[in-house]
Amino acid sequence: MITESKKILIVEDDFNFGSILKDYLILNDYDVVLAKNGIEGYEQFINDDYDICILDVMMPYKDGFTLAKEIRQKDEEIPIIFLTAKTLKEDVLRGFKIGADDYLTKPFDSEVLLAKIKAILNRKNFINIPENENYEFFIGKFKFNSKLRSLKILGKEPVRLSPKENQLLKLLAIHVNDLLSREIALNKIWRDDNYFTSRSMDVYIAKLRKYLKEDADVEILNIHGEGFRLVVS
Amino acid sequence: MITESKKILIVEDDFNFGSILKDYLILNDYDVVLAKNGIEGYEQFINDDYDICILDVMMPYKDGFTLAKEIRQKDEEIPIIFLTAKTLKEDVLRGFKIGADDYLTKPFDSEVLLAKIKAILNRKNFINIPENENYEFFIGKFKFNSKLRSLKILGKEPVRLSPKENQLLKLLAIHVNDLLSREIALNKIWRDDNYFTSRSMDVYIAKLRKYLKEDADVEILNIHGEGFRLVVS
DNA sequence: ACAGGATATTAACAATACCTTAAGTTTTAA
DNA sequence: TTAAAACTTAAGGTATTGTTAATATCCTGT
Repeated sequence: MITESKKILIVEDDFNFGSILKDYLILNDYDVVLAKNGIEGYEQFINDDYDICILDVMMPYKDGFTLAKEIRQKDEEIPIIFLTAKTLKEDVLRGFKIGADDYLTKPFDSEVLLAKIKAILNRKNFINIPENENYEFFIGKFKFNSKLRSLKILGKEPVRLSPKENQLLKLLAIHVNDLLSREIALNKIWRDDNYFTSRSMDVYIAKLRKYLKEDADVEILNIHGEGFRLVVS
Repeated sequence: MITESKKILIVEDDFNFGSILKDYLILNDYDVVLAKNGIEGYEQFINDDYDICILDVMMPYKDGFTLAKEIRQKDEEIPIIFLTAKTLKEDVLRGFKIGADDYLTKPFDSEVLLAKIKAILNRKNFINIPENENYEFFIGKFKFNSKLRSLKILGKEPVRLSPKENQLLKLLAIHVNDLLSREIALNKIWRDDNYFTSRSMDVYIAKLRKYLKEDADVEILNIHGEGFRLVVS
């Protein structure tokens, strides 16, 4: 599956329960991180990009509500589900007030939780804030659209780029006329920097050069031992 | 009054319960319509613009699930909350599959319901995609009417599209010349994103391509690992 | 309630796209 | 001059997509 799995942050002090839940969600193709208390949970949240948070309410040091408030300060849209043994109405209401998306009382059925997670993430998809990221680049005579993975030169059929070609060209385009260090590119695209990924990158540079030959003013220069440079003259 | 109050449709066959709920929600500044069965509920839904639906599951003539499905056909985004005495896991899951936003088992606390309604409507506010009320699309030589599910090319008999074909073509049409991501399409149309729904989508793409062959300027391109693109040249 | 048609899903296999690895060649810098 | 780095081409494997057909499910009219 190419679509990256959604990232879930679980904050739960009961380690047994937490890891069972974690395993169950991993089994269902989510990318899960388990934090064992509010402090750790907050740190995790700050250090990574999550799609949804599942918070236990009753935890030592920092309870789930407090944590949720802090999380909300950083991100006012991220879905939050509270898990709790409490069934007190006040707690439920308090949870919603903070901006919970849902509320489950223990013990709960794991399939139901899964369904809720799906429902919530699904809703987020509907929203789908149109990624306002830059994805159009003009490189010499080329028009490069990284969202559509197409590289077009006026009057000709666009070249359809593979994902890797696309990522690499995008990085180069972002750094036009400037150095794109090998190390950075490898870590961004291949998430690893070793002999083989480096060879692989060379292969992709070659492919891109072939495409870019159409415009003599555009070329990818190598800076020995450093990286590459997309130059437009 | 600047902000109009939100309109809620309740469908509940137990009249006593229904009117108490209605009064309670009216007291909380909602604009509420109570229908006493699925048939009436559907008619109400068609005849007016609602922000959210609260459906009882067990009703004579037409149960809540069936009603929900019909409502979903008309509006794939409107939030639906199921109310039920049943606590069966299967029912809960079935509800979510249809696209429930929440699920409450009777007896439930009215304040909790209120909080949920607020949470759900709130979420919608964030979002508020400029929903495309458009149902007429001109795609190359075709005229596609998604309301009538018909795809017509001048001088020929229109093709009648099945619901799924229609939904898929509509999504493609909304994103003409742009990427329609597999994930988003699957979640919108199939409400699930897995291997099988994905294969199903491919089958439908094939069907649409067959229809669209009539105009050589129209085609559905695949963007490997990302999704599809309806292009008109 | 039932039959038959329309829709939808699943299965199976073919075709294609993609990525990595290998291996030989060329270029670069000390 | 020589070792490291970069370049090129191509083979092999895997995952995704295309397509058709077989089932299954849903729906409608009787």
